[in-house]
Amino acid sequence: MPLEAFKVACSQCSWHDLLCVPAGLPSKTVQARLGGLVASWRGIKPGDTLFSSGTPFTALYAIQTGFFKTSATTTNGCEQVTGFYMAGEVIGLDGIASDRYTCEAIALEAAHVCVMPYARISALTREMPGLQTCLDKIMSREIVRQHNVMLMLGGMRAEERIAAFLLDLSHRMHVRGFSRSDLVLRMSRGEIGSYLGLKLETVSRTFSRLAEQGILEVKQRNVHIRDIKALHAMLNIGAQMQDAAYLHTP
Amino acid sequence: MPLEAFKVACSQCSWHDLLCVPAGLPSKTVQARLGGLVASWRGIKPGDTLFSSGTPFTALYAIQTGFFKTSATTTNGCEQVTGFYMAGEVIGLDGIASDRYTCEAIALEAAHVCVMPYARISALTREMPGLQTCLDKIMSREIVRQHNVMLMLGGMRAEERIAAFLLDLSHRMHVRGFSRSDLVLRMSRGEIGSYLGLKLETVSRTFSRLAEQGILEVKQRNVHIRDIKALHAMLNIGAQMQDAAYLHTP
DNA sequence: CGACACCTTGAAGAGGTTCAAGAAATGTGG
DNA sequence: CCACATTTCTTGAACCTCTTCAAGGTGTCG
Repeated sequence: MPLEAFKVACSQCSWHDLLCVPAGLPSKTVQARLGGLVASWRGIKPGDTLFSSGTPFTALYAIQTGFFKTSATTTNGCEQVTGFYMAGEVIGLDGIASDRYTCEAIALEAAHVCVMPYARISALTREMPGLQTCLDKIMSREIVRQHNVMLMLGGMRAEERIAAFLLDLSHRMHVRGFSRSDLVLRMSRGEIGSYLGLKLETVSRTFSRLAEQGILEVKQRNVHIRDIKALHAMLNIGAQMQDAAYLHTP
Repeated sequence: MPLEAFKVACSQCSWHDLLCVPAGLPSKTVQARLGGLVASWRGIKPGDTLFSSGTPFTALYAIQTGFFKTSATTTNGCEQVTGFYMAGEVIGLDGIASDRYTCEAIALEAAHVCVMPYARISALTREMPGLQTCLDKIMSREIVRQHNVMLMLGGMRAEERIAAFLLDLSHRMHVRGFSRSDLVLRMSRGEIGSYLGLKLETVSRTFSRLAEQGILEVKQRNVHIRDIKALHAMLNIGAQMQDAAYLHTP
């Protein structure tokens, strides 16, 4: 599909009001101005890098189609996937802090993104105060998402992490109008493992075990959730009485 | 000390230009207006809650003095410390997303905070565009910080986590004019463990081992770093050749 | 078809957890 | 100010989950 097909003004974008640029912007004439936000569009091939760590920060990217992973690297060279992002989500927020991106964004499938130069966002914000709140919310949402990742990495067992991961993916697909139970994973077992703080073998084994239990059907990257309630249950039961065990052990 | 003593205009605050409200705001007359940011001041006793999860979001808080932890709670009641915050840092950013705080902030020692209602920030932003960038940077910095936590939780061994934790603390104290090698921990072993994804026993054992090796001197919550280079080395060596092991194992 | 990347599965091993007990600091009330 | 209760920290030993190492299977693309 030609890039031209993806040159859509924000006010007419299917993600408008839903995710990328939430509602709450007053008049239609003001909304029309949103067009100024996007300087250009870019098509990215699977495996290609949208931006990488250390590169000067210039723009935020709104994903129109496709799927990305972002990953950070420790001083010793260990890579950690910090997030998976799909259509309607915004990436590059980490770059604002120091005028350089601090992580790397790689397309896991063919993608199209809106390029929103930060300078333009700032300028538009002056005319449209509502846009400010909008950006604030996008960043705050990212902070809350990362809190949830910390909850996973901090205290959950492998099974619980996988359950939380699948439920999150399922939910986000559902919001976008896709099946909540039929998932096509865009990432490898290794990438899932990196994100969840597990080794790829553990991810594979856990999938297999959940399949044996009849909760999932797993065929390579196609995952069918047969018992979504069981997945939810895995997160609600279990550590019920651990509570804040580190505060006062009764 | 009376609360009155902490009623300092932003333009004269010792954290101004350093952390809380970075430089880059043009004229002095504009800077004077910053006073409008802070609606009031609050004193918090150790152990008291500044805001808690689910409470309607109204304001961001800039810490003038004292020390806080923030923690999130899973559906099953597991608590996870998501951060430790000291003077000059801003907390409450998670509340913007959904107009409710999603985590809990508890003072670990007597504290004073500036209450900055979000409505005031928004209003001031219209007059002072530079303030916008300032808030963006604060939020972006928090996102980057959390990336680093994910790096710890995702792949590091207990010793490495403790080293990274101590070095971070040491650095932040040093920036504030304190010793880089003499730390007084404001939090319990359990709280450190929760933050690092370890049990309190493991934290204690790791401290003991580092003390045996002559890298630290640990006396309860007083930690003296004897060999800061060794701590740095623990993060740089070790997993050197793991690289992105999950991508292509050679 | 063959090469390559990806996924699965097994068995042995390590690191951290759990359970348990005791020591050191802190706080409270007489 | 001291004795007692409480909280916090330390340390040991058994256990368990996940990792590591290794091999074989599956899918995909030139």
